[in-house]
Amino acid sequence: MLRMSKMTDYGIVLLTELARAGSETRTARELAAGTGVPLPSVSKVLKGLLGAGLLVSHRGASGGYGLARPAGQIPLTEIISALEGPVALTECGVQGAHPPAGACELETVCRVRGHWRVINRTIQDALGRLTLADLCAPVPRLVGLGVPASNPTPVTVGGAQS
Amino acid sequence: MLRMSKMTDYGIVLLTELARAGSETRTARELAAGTGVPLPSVSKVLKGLLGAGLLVSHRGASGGYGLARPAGQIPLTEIISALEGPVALTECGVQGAHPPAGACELETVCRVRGHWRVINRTIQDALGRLTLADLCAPVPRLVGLGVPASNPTPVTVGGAQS
DNA sequence: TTTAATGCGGACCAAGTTAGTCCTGTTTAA
DNA sequence: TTAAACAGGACTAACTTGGTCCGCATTAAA
Repeated sequence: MLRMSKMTDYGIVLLTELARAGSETRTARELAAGTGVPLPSVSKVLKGLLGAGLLVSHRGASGGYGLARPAGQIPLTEIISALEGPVALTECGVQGAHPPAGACELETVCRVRGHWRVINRTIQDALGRLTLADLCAPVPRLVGLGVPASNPTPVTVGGAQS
Repeated sequence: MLRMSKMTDYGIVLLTELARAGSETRTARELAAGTGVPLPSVSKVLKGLLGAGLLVSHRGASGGYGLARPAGQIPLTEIISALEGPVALTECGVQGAHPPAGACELETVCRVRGHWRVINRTIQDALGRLTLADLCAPVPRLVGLGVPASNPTPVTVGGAQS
């Protein structure tokens, strides 16, 4: 399951909550209460988002957090990058931050690497088209959603469900 | 880093190796030698691919593994599903295999879930367009690849590199 | 018929990562 | 001055992952 960490998941929930607050700020406590995410985790996630420049914070009494930019200008890729590192499926696909040397001991025989670049790029494009504002909008009526826990449209091609 | 597990990575490398063998079979030992993946891991991965119906095996002396279908008929999503479970970024996005009940304790307040379906779908489409045959083809000349370990085209939007 | 090569199916373990907690500053409005 | 809030760590428990190993079943070839 191409896993995204729980923290990133939290981050997105928290950001949508903040986006809904408009230009007001929200305290970590309020966000925790409003979303159900445990407070210490909220702090941790907000810390990360702050460091990435997605949030602004006001310290002291009656402080809080707010979006650094309008929600429409925060692409999903940036959120994920902030909390999870660069968007890529494999080490090979990460630019720059390549493992020192020989870290991928398959390098000499791996003929697949070039393709990963393309694949990662594709995913980034897909995620980059969405912004935080899109995630705050009401759920679009698409592909027969609405039946949450049953078995609506089998999307996976087949194979094992681990 | 939207991580894909190492096993899946191995699986893809092994499958490309098998695809290159055409209709011949290869033993686990040969594949390990040919790819540099440690033998026990090769066995493990092949086991998974076999269970998913991507491979056929012949037991006994001079046995081995072969592709169950031509490489062009094996979509990348199916490979990933086989080794990693359904392709989805969050639990919410997985159809059917939903966590029993209340496993996502944010459910009542999470207004984001519907969107994940769309996002997951997007990624699946992107990955599903590629088949094993594509991965075996020579690396396409795109976006200035070729400089592997330096800093070619910065693809990530920005933010932290964890 | 025997033998050896090979896949099959587990159990098992060590290491790394993750999620979560806690504590001690620092800042600032009231 | 005080209390509310953020800042930035260290720390821990639990889980996942990658990797190893073993005994059994199957089958081609000697």
